[in-house]
Amino acid sequence: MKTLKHSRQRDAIMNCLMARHDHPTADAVYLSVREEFPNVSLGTVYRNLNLLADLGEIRRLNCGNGPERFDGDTHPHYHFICRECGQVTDLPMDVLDQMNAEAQECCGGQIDNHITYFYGVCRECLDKAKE
Amino acid sequence: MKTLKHSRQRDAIMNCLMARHDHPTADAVYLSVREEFPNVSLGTVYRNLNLLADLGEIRRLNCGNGPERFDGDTHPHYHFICRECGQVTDLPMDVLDQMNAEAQECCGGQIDNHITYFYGVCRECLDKAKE
DNA sequence: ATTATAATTAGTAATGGTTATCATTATTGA
DNA sequence: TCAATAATGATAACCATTACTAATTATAAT
Repeated sequence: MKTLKHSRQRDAIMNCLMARHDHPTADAVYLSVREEFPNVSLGTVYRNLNLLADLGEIRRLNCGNGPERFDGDTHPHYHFICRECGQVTDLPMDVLDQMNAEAQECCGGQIDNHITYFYGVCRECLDKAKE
Repeated sequence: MKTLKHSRQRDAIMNCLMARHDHPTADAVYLSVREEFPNVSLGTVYRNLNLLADLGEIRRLNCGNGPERFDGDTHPHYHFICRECGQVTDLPMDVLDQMNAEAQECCGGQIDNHITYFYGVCRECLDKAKE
């Protein structure tokens, strides 16, 4: 079996995700980490993002369009995507766990969790449209 | 402006999606349509799937992993994805529209809809695991 | 029916995000 | 300090999707 070894690059990637709350793409993380490690490679970023996600230390987001995003906050929560500017924000509302039971009633299988994305137009884009 | 012209290939693609309920990928649609049009090209399938989705006649699904899937049923409904076999099935439960209002309360913007995917293990895979 | 037009197609090349490969470097435990 | 091996940087490969183009097809006007 494979033992995990410490890596400064992985730390930097993790730190980046803990510090940012804009749910960056792999490429955005790459640009961030490059400020500290100018020679870091995109492959290293992808490899570690996948590793961390598989370990459950970060979360993958598939918001619909565009590349995969990552979230350093593993606490279950919902997201809102603005269809104008594309920004992804956290929604400070409770996750409706009872939906899993309800869904399980009608599917026959076993349901463990659900992912919900809300779509619309964010405050800033609404204001911009008014002008 | 561009007027839509009739196309037999597009009809076949639409018919394929109305007939199947397994939420096929573009490639799966391509294989289906090729039985009637052996020379149809994958590009044609993609082009028409996107056109139909933009017109609102079909729906795109991004279930998390793997390529995009398509759904001929545009009526709002939830989906269940089995993490073992990957199959995507419809859930015959009501869509909780009130969640949009609730989410809107805490985000400041305007929320029009939400997409929810349920994850777990389907009946068949549960039974298979017992053996 | 013939023709002009513009949309659609098949075939293929290109793109973009992601993963795999591999020689070299860094970490860790003895 | 040294051996074992995980991780890296650089690069090539991969795969889903999109773009391009000459040829074809559908439509509307003649």
